[in-house]
Amino acid sequence: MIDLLLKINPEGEEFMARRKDHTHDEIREQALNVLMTHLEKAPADATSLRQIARQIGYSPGTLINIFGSYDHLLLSANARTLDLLASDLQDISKEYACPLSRLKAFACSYLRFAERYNYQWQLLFQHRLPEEESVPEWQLQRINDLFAIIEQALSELAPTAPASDLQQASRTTWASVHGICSLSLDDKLFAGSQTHGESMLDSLISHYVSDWRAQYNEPSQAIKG
Amino acid sequence: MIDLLLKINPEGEEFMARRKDHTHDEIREQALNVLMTHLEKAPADATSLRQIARQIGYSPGTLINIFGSYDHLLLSANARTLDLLASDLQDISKEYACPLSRLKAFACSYLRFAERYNYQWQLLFQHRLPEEESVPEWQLQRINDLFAIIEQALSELAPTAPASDLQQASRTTWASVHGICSLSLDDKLFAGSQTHGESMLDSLISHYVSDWRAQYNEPSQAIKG
DNA sequence: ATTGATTGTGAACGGTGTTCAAAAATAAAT
DNA sequence: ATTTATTTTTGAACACCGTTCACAATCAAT
Repeated sequence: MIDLLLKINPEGEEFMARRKDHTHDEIREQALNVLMTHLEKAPADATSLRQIARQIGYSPGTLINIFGSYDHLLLSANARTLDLLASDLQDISKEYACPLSRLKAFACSYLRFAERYNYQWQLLFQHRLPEEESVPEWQLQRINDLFAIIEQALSELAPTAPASDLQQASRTTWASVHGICSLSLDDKLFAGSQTHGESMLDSLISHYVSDWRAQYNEPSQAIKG
Repeated sequence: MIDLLLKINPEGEEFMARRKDHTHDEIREQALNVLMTHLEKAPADATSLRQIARQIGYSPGTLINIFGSYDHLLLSANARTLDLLASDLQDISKEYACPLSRLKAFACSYLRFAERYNYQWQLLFQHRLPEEESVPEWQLQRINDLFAIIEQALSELAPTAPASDLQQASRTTWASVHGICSLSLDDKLFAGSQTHGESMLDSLISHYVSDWRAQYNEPSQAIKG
C-alpha cells in the first residue's frame, strides 16, 4: 500500500511537506498577519482557513492544531483588534485633562477606528462563538479596561457619584457610543440623512453626560419633575 | 444512458419529484415559515438553504429560482422581522399620550423584542449583503417608518425644534437605544455587572432627551457653559 | 543506528451555495 | 387526440468549506 502512494507521486518532486523551522508562536503570528492584512481590504467571510493556510505555506490541519478551530483563529484576530483599539483610545485619553473633552475625544476616536478598521471592527462585534463556548477571560479583561477609561472620566466629572451609578452610566455611555458608530457605518440606514456620526456623538455626550452629572454637582437646585 | 438512471433507482419508487401544486408565493411563505421557526430556537448559521429546501420538500435550486440566492431568502426573513418589530412598536406607541413615556415604552419594547426574538434580531443586524448589492428600498422604507415614530415624539416634546435637529436627535436616540440593546444581549460583555438593559435605557432617555429638549423649551434660562 | 515522541500532512468526510442540462408537467396549437 | 412549445423543477456536478485522522517526516534520546 505504500507502493501505491509512491507510484502516484511524480518522480523527484517532494510530495509531502517538510517540518518547517517555525515555532508555533511564529505560525500563529504569520496566520494572524495574513488575516489582519486581508481584513484591510475585505470582510472576514471573503477568506477562509484554507486560504490563510495556503498563504503561509501550511496545511489547514496545522492551523487547527495551533488555534483549536477556525473560530478561535478569528477570536485571536479580535484580540489583536481590541489591543489596537485600546492603545488608540488610551493615547487619545492621555491628551485631555478635561474629562468631558476626553470623553468626546474618546468617542470620536472610537468612531474613527471603526471607520479606519472597518472589517476588523465588523468581525469584532459580529463574530460569535458556538453556543456553549464562553468568551475567554483575557478578552473580557480587555473590554473592562476600556470601560475603566470612561468610568474614570465620569468619576472626575462627578466625584460624589456612587460606584454603582458610575458603572451604569459608563456602560450606558459606551453602549450608546457603540450603537451610533455601529449604525453610522452602514450608511445605508442613514441614506438621505446628512447627519454625521461625529455630530451625533457630540450630541450624545453633551446632553447625556452633562445632564447625568448635573444631578451630583447641583444638588441644591430643584429636582426636575 | 437513461437506462443507467432507471437501473440505479429502486423499482416502484418515484425518483424525480413531480411538479407540486404550490404557487411561488406559497413556496416563499413555506420557506420563510420554516426559517422563522428555526430562528425561534437556533441562530441562522445553524440552518442552510439545503435544510430549508428539504423541510418544505423542494430542491435547493427551486429556492434559488424564487429568492435569487440564499442571501435574499435571509433578507426576506429580515423584512418579516422588521414588520413584526414595527407592529409591536406601533401598538405600544399608541398607548402613550405623553411623548416622554412613549419614548421610554418604545425603547423598552425594542429591548423586549430583541430578547424575545433573539436570533431574528441577530440576523437582522449582522446579516450583510455582498459588497456591491444595495439594501432594497422596501427595507429602507420600513426603517424610516420606525424613525418616524421617534421623530414624532420628539417633535411633540420640542415643537419649535427645526427639522434637521429633530432628525439628528431621533437618529442619535435610536442608535443609542440600539447600542444598549445590542450589548445588553450578549450579557458576556456585562458579566459581573448587575446593570440591566432596562435601567440603562431609562437612564439614556431621561438624561439625553430631557436635556435635548431643554434647549428649546427653556430658552430664557442661562446657556450653560 | 535504533528507538520513541512530536509535528505536519494529504486524503477523506460530510457539509455548503450555486449552476445547468435535461426531465417532467402543463399549456397551446394543430 | 396528438403533437409542439413553454414553463417548472430537478439531480448531478462544481468548487468550495471546517474538521478529523492515520501515517509520513522529522527531531531527540538512547
